[in-house]
Amino acid sequence: MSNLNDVAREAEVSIATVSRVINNSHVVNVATRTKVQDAIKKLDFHPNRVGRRLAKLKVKEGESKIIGLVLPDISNPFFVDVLKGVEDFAYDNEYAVITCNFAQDQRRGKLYLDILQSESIDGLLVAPVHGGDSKVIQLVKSGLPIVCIDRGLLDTNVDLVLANNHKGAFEAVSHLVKLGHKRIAFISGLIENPTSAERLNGYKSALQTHKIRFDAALVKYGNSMYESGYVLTEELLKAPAPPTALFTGNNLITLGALGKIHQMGLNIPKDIAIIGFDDMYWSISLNPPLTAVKQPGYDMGRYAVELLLRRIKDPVRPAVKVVFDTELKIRKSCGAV
Amino acid sequence: MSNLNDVAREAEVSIATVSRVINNSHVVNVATRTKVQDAIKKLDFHPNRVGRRLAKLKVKEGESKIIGLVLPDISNPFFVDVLKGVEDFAYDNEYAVITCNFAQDQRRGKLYLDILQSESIDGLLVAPVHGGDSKVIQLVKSGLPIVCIDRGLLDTNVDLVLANNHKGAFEAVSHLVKLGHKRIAFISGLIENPTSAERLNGYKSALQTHKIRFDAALVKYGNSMYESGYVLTEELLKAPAPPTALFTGNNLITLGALGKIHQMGLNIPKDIAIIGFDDMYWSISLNPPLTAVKQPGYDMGRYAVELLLRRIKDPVRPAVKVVFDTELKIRKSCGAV
DNA sequence: ATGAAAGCGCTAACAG
DNA sequence: CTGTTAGCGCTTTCAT
Repeated sequence: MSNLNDVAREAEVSIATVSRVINNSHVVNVATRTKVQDAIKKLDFHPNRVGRRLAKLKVKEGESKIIGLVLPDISNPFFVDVLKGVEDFAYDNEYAVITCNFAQDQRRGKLYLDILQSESIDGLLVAPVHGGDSKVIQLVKSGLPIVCIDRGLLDTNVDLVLANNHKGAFEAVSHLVKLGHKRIAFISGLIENPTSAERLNGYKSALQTHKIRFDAALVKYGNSMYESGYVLTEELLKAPAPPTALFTGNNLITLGALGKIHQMGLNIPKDIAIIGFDDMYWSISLNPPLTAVKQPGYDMGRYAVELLLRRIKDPVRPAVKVVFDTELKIRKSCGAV
Repeated sequence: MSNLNDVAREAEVSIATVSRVINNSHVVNVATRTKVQDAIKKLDFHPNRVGRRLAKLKVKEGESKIIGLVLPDISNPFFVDVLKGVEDFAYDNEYAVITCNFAQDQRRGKLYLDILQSESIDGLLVAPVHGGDSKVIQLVKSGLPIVCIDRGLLDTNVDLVLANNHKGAFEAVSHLVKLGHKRIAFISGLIENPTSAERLNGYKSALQTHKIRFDAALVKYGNSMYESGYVLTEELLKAPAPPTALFTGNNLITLGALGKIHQMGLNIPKDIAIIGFDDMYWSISLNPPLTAVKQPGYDMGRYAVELLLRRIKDPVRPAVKVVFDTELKIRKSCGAV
């Protein structure tokens, strides 16, 4: 691996000049620039990002061209959509992204945050476990540009990109009642997660709006993972007065519910209607095709990066909260009762 | 963010001593060590990984505690399994991993490789697009510890972790013929990918073993993505002499095929049996539950990291090729003909 | 327009 | 056992 010195020697200039060339400084003479560029090509030189980051540490402005992305659960297709959006937009703007998946493990999340911090990243995209995540709060206080995805931070002035969870849930449940359902169950994700709470609220609002009495026996609290969808669906379906419709709080819960329903030999939508929060691009591959609330994960990811880059350029601009609309994708999993 | 100097001043020692403490050098006096550790705690000091990486550049042995992972397609659940295995094992060994998803885009793959290289990583895990990937070959020649996942490199002495694609495909197709199928179609992933070629060979071998004539009209070549499963299934099913069974070359193709089959209103397995290469943990959530060839992606990921760490420690040990067995998960998607 | 030199945070000889 | 010092590759004043 060649370095600035090698190039400088080859081009017969100083390393400062080479540095200027690779940073597109306007002050370099055209002839010199060409000479340097030739040398760069000849030696197949790529500036070492580590050296660059370290040098940049001195100046205020972050310019290491690397951002961090901390995701709670990469098994969840929603987050892989987000990841794709993030990567695409970052790629277009010549940023590299370090992705960390903490698999719902708080200790691990904290470790990754520490690592990212000590990697001198320019900014951070994060979906905090809960609104009071002290490590993340400390990071924003330290001045690191941050934007939150999917979940915000309490009492902290930070950009946030999320979907309209309340409305999404409201529409889903309303759809179900319009179809004639009265006993609509809800399986919530981890309730500490603001997103889950919002969805639960949307569910309750819809019930209320349509004059259906809320029945606590019809809502179960899981942990946002496949397994909880699986076991809680069984509890619901084997109860004395089972629901006729099921609204699942996220992707993985939906899949778990589907697993249990098929295993019990029940027919969708005849025996039980189901509508999931979170769509998947292969939802039509399910049988029957799944009716679902779609969050635009990809777009959310893209936009989050856009906000982050703006924040990096302008650390003092006021924080914004961007709410993406959800869309109810009506397919075949919830016929009339 | 405090640094070595701050800690040294606080503990009233030199920065060298602090460095020794954070690197667990055995030569430090116990009293001094305690003093330093107190200072570290007090200042909430975390060693800057960038400075460390740069300093380490001098010495031969990689010790920056960071590895790269370059994946062709994070949409594919198989690769997220691999990613999880990689992350878990790396985490257990205090390595951070930079994950890059090049989304089947060669240019992007090359860029990421460049970035990773200039990040001075200790080693690299990669699933090369094809066996002749020149950038990866150049990297191994440069001495960077590398292990390949899922696909190897031509004429290059490099560790490789993969599944027994031939056997997996062979067993799947054999299962189908035992069920009485004679017209078994195969939708291949990108054929430049050695993995796809192996699976195709397994398919052919099984046919031959069971004395079924190979019919070129029954095999379609896609690009390993959802869309190709979708359209090629339609071609197959609308052909004059459609197959009675379908073997799909990967996860995404399976999902695409399922989408088309349901859209055409066909019954699985009555109208068309299907068996997919790649299992998903939620395969039982499909209706009917999918019969599939399972590759142990998670274990492959873990083992790949283990090999990589060994390679980092011992750059000259001979390369190994580790083949993981596949497992045929028989469920309900391919009844007797 | 270009070069010389200081310094980013850290490690690793080398002295003592 | 501990301190001093010379870099690692790069950016950025400050001169020229």
